[in-house]
Amino acid sequence: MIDFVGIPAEEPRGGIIARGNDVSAPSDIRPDVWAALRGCPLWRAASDAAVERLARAAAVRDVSRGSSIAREGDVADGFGVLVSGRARVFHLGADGRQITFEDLATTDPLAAVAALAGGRYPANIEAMTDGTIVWLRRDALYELLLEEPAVARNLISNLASRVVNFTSVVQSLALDVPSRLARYLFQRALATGETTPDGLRVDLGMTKGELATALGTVPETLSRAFARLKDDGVVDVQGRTIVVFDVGALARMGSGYED
Amino acid sequence: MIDFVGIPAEEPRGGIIARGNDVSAPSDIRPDVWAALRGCPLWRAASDAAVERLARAAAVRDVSRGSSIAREGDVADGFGVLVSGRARVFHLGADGRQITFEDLATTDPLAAVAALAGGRYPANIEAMTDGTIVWLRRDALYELLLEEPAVARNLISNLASRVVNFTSVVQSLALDVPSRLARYLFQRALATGETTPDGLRVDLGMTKGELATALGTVPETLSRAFARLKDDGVVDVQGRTIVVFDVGALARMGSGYED
DNA sequence: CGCCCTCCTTGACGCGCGTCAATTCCGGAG
DNA sequence: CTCCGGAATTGACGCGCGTCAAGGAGGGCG
Repeated sequence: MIDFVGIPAEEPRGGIIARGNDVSAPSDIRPDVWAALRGCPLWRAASDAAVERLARAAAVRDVSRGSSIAREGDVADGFGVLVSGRARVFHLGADGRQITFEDLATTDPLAAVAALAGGRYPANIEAMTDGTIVWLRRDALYELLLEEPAVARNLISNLASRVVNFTSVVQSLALDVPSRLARYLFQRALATGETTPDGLRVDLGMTKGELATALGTVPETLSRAFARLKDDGVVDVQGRTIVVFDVGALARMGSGYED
Repeated sequence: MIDFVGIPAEEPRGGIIARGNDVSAPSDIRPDVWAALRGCPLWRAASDAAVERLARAAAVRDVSRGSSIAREGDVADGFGVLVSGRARVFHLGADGRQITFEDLATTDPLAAVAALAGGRYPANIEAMTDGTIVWLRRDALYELLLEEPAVARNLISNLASRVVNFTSVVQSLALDVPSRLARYLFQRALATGETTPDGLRVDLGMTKGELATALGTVPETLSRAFARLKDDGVVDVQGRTIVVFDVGALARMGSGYED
């Protein structure tokens, strides 16, 4: 997450409770809920007391894999934080085609922009695994902002990086499928790649059909894209684990992300 | 372009100091520069004194039609405000194809997210007409935030609506060209359409070639899209003014924005 | 009036990708 | 081991759109 360079962090506030992400939860609050809320980047600067207030106001909800968490176009009456599991933010086109905006993991905010911007959810959110979320009323965020102005900086920083992230989503859409795949594999190779004598081993962690829709395409086309990468000697495909021989080639095909 | 989803108004704020866009400029500051900075939504809540400080720190620059204001990938060393003229924010694909993110007009901020997020410009900005911009160092924004915390609200609101706007850009990309055209015409018809006995008259205000690149396509394809709308009896094309017969049909083709 | 330049339109063609259909592959249950 | 069902692959085909090339259609100007 990106942080302001020029702005000194606010003084820790005096208080009975020590601050930090490892603070143990008040005994009457579920520890996982506490951890998720305390770890949420939207209000990293918030005091424990404020987070505790959030936790008490929050509604805990279990979601099962594949179920819908928010639907595009619905009135945004609240926002959430992911406590456990993974979720996917996507747009559903009239023809059923999907575009993935973001993948969410624990402590990530759900639909927070909708809460801030008012109006309706601009995208769908779906649980990719069984999981738990907490749901908060929109006002809770406004109140937090009033009570603890330092939180505004976290919000600004988070929103700014989200905008930047969106531009890269759009850029991906301008690429053809093999390039999008290369880009995805490149990222995954850097993030979760395991070094082996042969090359970086990456576990997809999902079926190829799911990867296809995540990349905005269909299994058939993805399959051909994989075949091309294999023919070019860039990767080897073994079921749902990929061995990357040439990371640089992936970066090049994915359109210039050498970092 | 593209501003399909309604963007929520920012909350007006109370304050000690009188504010408003009609305050006259200090005598040693160019009136147009003052007006642009005072009107910039990023710091609507800022005091006149703070805006005056910004104005004194700003570098005024004239730009000519077609010249580049910021280049994707360059290090973001500052941001700007558009004083006069129009500009276009877009991504330039490896194959030269362009995707328009935003159209900017007077008082709109330029590259402000880049300043907030740090790092590099995520998109190109180009002047669509001759115009004037003021350029500020990134720190000016940080200092303003420290001096006047109320400004944070404006920033948050602006960023949130920008994220929402981006989702609608992405949604447009999922449509085919005739639908994108319909969507664009629908918007323009509502925003600047002149009622006549025949229907809503819309002046494109640019060459069809420019519209084509704004919609992410080429003149040939745009021409065919127009021909189709004409054949369907939805619009009539007279040079660069369009007469819309059936606004509802445009909305339907543009994928369900009936509001 | 004719000339030229820019913009627009129209047709022909190729490429990428989604769709349909037919196998093939693979893991788990019996 | 065999059988089964879902996942993955492969080929054939159509559609949208970008590209190339060849005309129109104004509009300004000598």
